[in-house]
Amino acid sequence: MTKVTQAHIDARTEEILGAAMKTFACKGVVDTTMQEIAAEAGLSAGAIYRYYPSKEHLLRAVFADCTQQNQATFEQAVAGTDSPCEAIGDVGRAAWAKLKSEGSQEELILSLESTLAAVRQPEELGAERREMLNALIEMLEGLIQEAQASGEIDVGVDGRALATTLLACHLGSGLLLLQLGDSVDTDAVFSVLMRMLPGLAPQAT
Amino acid sequence: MTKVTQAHIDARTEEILGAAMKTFACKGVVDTTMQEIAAEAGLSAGAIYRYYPSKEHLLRAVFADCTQQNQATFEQAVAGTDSPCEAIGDVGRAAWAKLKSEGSQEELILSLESTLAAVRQPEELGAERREMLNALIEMLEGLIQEAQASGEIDVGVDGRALATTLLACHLGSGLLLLQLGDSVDTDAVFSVLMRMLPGLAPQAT
Amino acid sequence: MTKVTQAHIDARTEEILGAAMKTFACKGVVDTTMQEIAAEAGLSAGAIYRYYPSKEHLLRAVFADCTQQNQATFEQAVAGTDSPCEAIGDVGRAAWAKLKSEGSQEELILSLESTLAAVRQPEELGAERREMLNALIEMLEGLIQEAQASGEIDVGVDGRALATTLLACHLGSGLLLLQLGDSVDTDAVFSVLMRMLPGLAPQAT
Amino acid sequence: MTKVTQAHIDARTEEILGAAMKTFACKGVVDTTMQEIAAEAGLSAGAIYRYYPSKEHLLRAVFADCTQQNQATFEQAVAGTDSPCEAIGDVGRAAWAKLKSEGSQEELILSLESTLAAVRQPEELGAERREMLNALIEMLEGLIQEAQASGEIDVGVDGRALATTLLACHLGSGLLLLQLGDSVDTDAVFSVLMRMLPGLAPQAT
DNA sequence: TATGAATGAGCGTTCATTCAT
DNA sequence: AATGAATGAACGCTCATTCAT
Repeated sequence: MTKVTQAHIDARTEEILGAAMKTFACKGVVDTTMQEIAAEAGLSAGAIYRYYPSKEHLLRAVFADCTQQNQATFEQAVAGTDSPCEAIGDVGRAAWAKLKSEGSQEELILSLESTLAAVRQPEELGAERREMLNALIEMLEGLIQEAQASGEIDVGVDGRALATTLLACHLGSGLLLLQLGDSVDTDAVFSVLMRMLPGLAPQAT
Repeated sequence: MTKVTQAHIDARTEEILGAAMKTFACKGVVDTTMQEIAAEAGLSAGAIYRYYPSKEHLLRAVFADCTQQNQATFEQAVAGTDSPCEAIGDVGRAAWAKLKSEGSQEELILSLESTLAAVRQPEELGAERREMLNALIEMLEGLIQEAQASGEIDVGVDGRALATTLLACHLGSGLLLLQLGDSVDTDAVFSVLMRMLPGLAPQAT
Repeated sequence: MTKVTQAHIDARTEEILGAAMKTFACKGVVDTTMQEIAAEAGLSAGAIYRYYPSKEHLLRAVFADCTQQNQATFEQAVAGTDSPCEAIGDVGRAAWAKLKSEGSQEELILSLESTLAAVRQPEELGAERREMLNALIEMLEGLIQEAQASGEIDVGVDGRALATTLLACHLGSGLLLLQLGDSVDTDAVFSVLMRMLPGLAPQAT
Repeated sequence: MTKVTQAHIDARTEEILGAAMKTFACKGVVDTTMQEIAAEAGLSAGAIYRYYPSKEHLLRAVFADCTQQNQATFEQAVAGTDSPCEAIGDVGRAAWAKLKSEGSQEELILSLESTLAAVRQPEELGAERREMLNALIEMLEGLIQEAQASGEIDVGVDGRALATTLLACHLGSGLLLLQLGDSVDTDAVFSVLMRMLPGLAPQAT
């Protein structure tokens, strides 16, 4: 009956989400007006409300999308068949590569906005982020435990702490990249990290 | 003749700055009204304008203060007389200890707000932060070069990259602490880092 | 050739009117959206505009319908062959019975909305209501004059005033019913009124 | 300390209330903007919010004021020392006189708006109106019972019903006055009512 | 110097109305 | 004839900033 298919509606929804991500990242969440998002999406102000009931909902959708992408970045490289340490390297390589991909700055900014929002609404927004971060840490911890089992990493090393360290390093790299731009060599950071890892092998003290 | 001495003016200025920091961190910069800052400082709304010409100026003062404190955190531990590697450890210990000190969450939040603001106004606000971050990296790089000179770290290691790595790790630890709270063990992260450092000694491959 | 006969158009028009009456009464005129009326009528928002050029026009149609029903309530009982006083009683009985019939609350509410609208646009909307009210008063006045002619009511009584009193009492009863619900006994009010009427007979002082 | 005394604040509060009453009555509650109320009160739009937290609160204050005045109209005449029937007459005279006093139309309109609002929010707004109406009915019922005790009204008459009748008559008179203006003679209505009352004396059947 | 009442621009949101399909 | 997505003007409300006191 309807001329407008669900696919078209989904496309618009996605279009608005993209416009919101772009504008939120560029001007900041609070300094972005619905008018601006609408304009970016090629719509009038009121039209957005057909797809998202409020700015708040739109913001959550943006954050959720961010969280998903974040998680996907790390998890896409897990399925390798390499040695545990190489698996860790693969995951890291993918994660660090993502830092320099297109749209990365936007994503980093939204990630920071999301973090701030999460700190202020720990129950609602914070839970989602905590879950994501814990999932990442546990994934890395799993890889590390495999490496310990296969003798590549000393069992005396605190697996969770090492996982946290790697994640922190990645987050911090993003933070520096955001502020210092290309003058910071994130690839070199990753190299240093990879060079340090063997130092945790059993024979080393 | 004037009853109000410069000292009093300075005290008020500082008081307002503190109130602003507290409120900005707690409620977010944009969700904080001048009324709230004034109330926190024990003043009326209009009085702030005698000390800061606008909310924007007050915000910049807060950010500047943040930047200074950030820098101080790292630099206060440099004056040791230890071996270069222990000097790096000292700086790190001080920096990581700061993460768990009182008021740290507040400072971390403001640091994030500041970062976001800096990204959006790279010329005006960003320069200051870039300077600070570069100074930190260079300070660490200096310590690392000393360590390389004294044979504690292999000269094949990219000093700047290692410095960046350590800073990234610290920034990331703060980010995780902010979101995951005490469930993340930042001390363990520091331990792991310290344990990895010897792996970069010349005899290591 | 046209499939849609005038009958169908009229049916839709009536259907929309009914939906509007129901929704206006339930949610209030201004809080009712065209979408809601359309939904109640089983149509889409835009379709209404084929039958009514604007919400305002639809509202006027609703008010006009209300006015007509109001008038019908009183006039349907006039055709009796009783004594004049009994005729007055018949009209009153019918009017008071209407107060407790189904849909009465809805009608009362619309009557109030209509009254308010009429007061604010005396020329356009008010005229119709004034006509209706005056017609009711004159109808009652006619019955009263008959009663005076037949000696059932003292000729010293101001017929128009008595007619106005009876109408006021009915309107007021509706108002009370609307606000106090079943806790107000409108039948008893009518009984009292009927009991008072004989006091106006010639032999009374 | 403050230059602006509480008296001035109260005056402004009252001024805004008056402006709201006037504008609400004239244009209708929903068609009145805060801008208009502010302009009527000689203020800017935002200033109102210092005195009333929202349009809704301001509306409630207006309704509450209406309710109070309504009640006051009836209760001010009770303290007489006349015979019970004359007391009823005194109350009625005062109530009917109020109908033709200055500002009465405004008050009548707001009363209708209040009624509509009460019907839509029976819990919150309705309760207040129900209380007021019941209080009026009970007050009248008390006078009637006195009249029955003193033999002025037949004990067979349902006091509550008579009280309700008198109130309904008054409400209806207001409704008619609002719609028909001076062409309706409310004083004559009161006269008729007073003439009918003796018909309820014990000797009459 | 300090106050806090007032301003007024700007935002999120709603909804009567239009029109391509 | 009917749909429902889109428009765009308007509203309630907030808050940085000003200024008479």
